[in-house]
Amino acid sequence: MIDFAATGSPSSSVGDYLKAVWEIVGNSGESAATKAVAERLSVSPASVSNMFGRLQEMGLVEYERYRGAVLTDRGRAEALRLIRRHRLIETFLLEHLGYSWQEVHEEAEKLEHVVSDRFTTRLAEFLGHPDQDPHGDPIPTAEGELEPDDSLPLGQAEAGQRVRIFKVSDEDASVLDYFGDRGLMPGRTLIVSEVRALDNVVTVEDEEGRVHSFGEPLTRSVFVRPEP
Amino acid sequence: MIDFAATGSPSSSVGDYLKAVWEIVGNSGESAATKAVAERLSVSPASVSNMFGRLQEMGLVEYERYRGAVLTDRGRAEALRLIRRHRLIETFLLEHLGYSWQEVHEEAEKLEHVVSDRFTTRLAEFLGHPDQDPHGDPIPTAEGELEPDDSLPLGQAEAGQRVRIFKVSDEDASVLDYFGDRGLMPGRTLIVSEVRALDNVVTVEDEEGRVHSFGEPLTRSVFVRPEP
DNA sequence: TTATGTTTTTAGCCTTATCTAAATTTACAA
DNA sequence: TTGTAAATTTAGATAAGGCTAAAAACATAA
Repeated sequence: MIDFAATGSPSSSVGDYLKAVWEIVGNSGESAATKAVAERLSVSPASVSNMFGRLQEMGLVEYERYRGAVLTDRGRAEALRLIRRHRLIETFLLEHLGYSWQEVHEEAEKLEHVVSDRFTTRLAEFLGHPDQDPHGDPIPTAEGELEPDDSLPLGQAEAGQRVRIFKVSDEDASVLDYFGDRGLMPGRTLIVSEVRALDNVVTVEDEEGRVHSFGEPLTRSVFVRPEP
Repeated sequence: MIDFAATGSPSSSVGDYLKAVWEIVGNSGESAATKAVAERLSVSPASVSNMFGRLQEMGLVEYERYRGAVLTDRGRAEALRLIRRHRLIETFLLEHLGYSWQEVHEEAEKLEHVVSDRFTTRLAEFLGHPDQDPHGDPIPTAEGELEPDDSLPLGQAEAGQRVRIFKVSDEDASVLDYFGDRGLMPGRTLIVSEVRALDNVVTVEDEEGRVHSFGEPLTRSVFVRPEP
């Protein structure tokens, strides 16, 4: 747990930047570029420079001018705490409040910044301590541990392979709804019948024998793991 | 529904001020004094003057220098919308997340400002459309209607009267817990055995025949309605 | 009606987070 | 290795919301 005794809990802006850095570079050790963070948060690059400086003063990132920022241990812990909250809240909204994929992300984005640790703990209990959210992303533990993710985009699967849908990216809510409407959600298995190099269209067959063909953007949003 | 199209949804500060004004003057038509609002929100009187000016520009209060502020229709609607959210959220936290009285208020205070109307609607459904929160305060309807409250503080009851606990003020959480621990919550009936003018101590007997004596501050926190 | 105390407002300043425009650094290709 | 394009930082503004200190208005008691 981070001690923000001096400053109180970090503002929701600070949290947004930390999450953005995490979501861009993950555990790779690389630093997040100003521009990438600016795009992800829809703010100007100048604002990101400014915030990187402040985050460094707070000890949440290591920042070198013109080189981008890397999360410190404290920064990463804080990011994962927000991601945990976000995914638990999404789970609640979907499973108990009847939200659709489209609706869920925006609401969770706002709630994650105001909810207390007590709320998070009690909600996790209420939900039965899930370790994935409904689109398959792992939920960090209260201690900030995150299950490593060895799934790959459907576009990189091979013809003939039997794969299990692991997660559907929540980047674009309309994509989530598209797959949701067709019953293609984490846990379902598919057989890859063709991966066409020419146009990167992937054709799969689902458990009910239905055949689907997906183009580039879609095959980058569905992550799968090969089944034995 | 208020159209904040120009400004987006009002900031949480704006909402806090509107709620404070409502909680101070209610439907009385009187105007809320700068000092009273400042105390309720723990801000300086100067900040209140400043905000009253801004609220007036937004059309949420009518404000006359040195005379305090009165909510406009729009201001009242917005205040009641927040109060509805607050009470629904409290209900959820108490009934489903195992919060205590002590814990619940603070969390609801933060959540009420970020939650969407969709969330409020779905939560109301989830909770079965309650019309009171767990300590007896009426929950405004989605249309902003609030059941009038004809209860009176226990201190004003008369000896020999049979009364039903209507609500316990949530002003002071330790008071809530005190009564909660003794099973004295909205809905229970009491028989008033003595109202002593000398020290304003009220003695009551509960349904199980237990006798309780309460001094001034407590008798001002419990609101009752005479039973036929 | 005047003196005194309380309330309220004004004036000026601070912080956070954002922006645009201009200056600077980096990277890469010829 | 040098020139240009892209990325980044700096400089200067703005807006919300808060503060303190000083000035102004109000209220009341003598």
